[in-house]
This record gives sequence, structure tokens and C-alpha cells, in this order.
Amino acid sequence: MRLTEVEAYGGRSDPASHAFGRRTDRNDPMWGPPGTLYVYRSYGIHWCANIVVGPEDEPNAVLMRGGVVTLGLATVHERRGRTTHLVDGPGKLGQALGLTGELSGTNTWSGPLRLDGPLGSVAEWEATPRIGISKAVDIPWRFRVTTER
DNA sequence: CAGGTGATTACG
DNA sequence: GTAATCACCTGC
Repeated sequence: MRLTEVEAYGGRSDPASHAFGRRTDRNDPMWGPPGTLYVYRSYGIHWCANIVVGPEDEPNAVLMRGGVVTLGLATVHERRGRTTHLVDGPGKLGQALGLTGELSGTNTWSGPLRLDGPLGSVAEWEATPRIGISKAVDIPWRFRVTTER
């Protein structure tokens, strides 16, 4: 899969971040080294995944919000139980990847879920406010590729 | 467009 | 212990 939509969550100074304020059992992976996966359960049903990006011991992460499926389309169809709207939202993306809580804290270079493959360059993108949050709504830290969907 | 869903966190 | 919150999805 190629990611086309992400959101940044900037650690303790960002009121919308899960790492704002307190370090807990759930958000502990956000303090890990870059590449660490932080998986959480949203609204009791959806698995959503972040990738830690900042230096170790600083909770910065990027939420994967959307993408285009480039590999294993049949598997995604099966896991999602539909053939449309496959990965256009964090929970759907999580289901498409087969996320479980076991993956939280694993590393995306060496763990069971990997982010390898070349980093493509992006021609056109835009920054907009983040979706579905109630704090720091004015910070435009949602990044979306505008040339493909 | 509206309703459901349950883990996680805060509070007493 | 209980209650409020929540980075959402699906079917109408």
C-alpha cells in the first residue's frame, strides 16, 4: 500500500496527541525509537496505527489515515468484506492491514509489519486541519497527496 | 445523514 | 468503584 494521507501528532505540546500529558500503558510505544508502531483501539472497535517518527524519548508520531492499495488486493477485499472504500480512513486502514494490539510497540523495520520499499517522491500535496479531534483544531497537520487517490 | 460501539482515562 | 471521552465506520 502507498500512503496518501497522514496526520502528525506532536508529542506533549500537542493537546490532540494521545501522548499529551501523561505516559500510560497504551501510549507508551510513542516514546520508543523511530519506526515503532503504536496501535490503539478507537471507539471500541477500530484499530488505528501510528508510526513513531521523532527521536527516542520524545512522543511524536504519524497517524496513517489513507492510501491506495498496491499489493495484496484480494487479501484486503477479504479482510474488509467489501471492494470499495478500502483504506479511506484510519480504522479501515487498520482492518486492511490486519492490525491487532499485539503489533503495538513492534518495530516497522524488523517486526511482523514492515514499511519497506522505496520512498516515492510526491509532486503535489496539501496541509489541512486534522480530522475528528476537538483540541488544537486549527493546526494544519493533516497531509494529503493531491495527485492521486 | 444518524447511530452504535467498548477501551481507556479521569474522578471520587 | 463509576462516568465521560474518543485520532471512527456503516447502513439508511
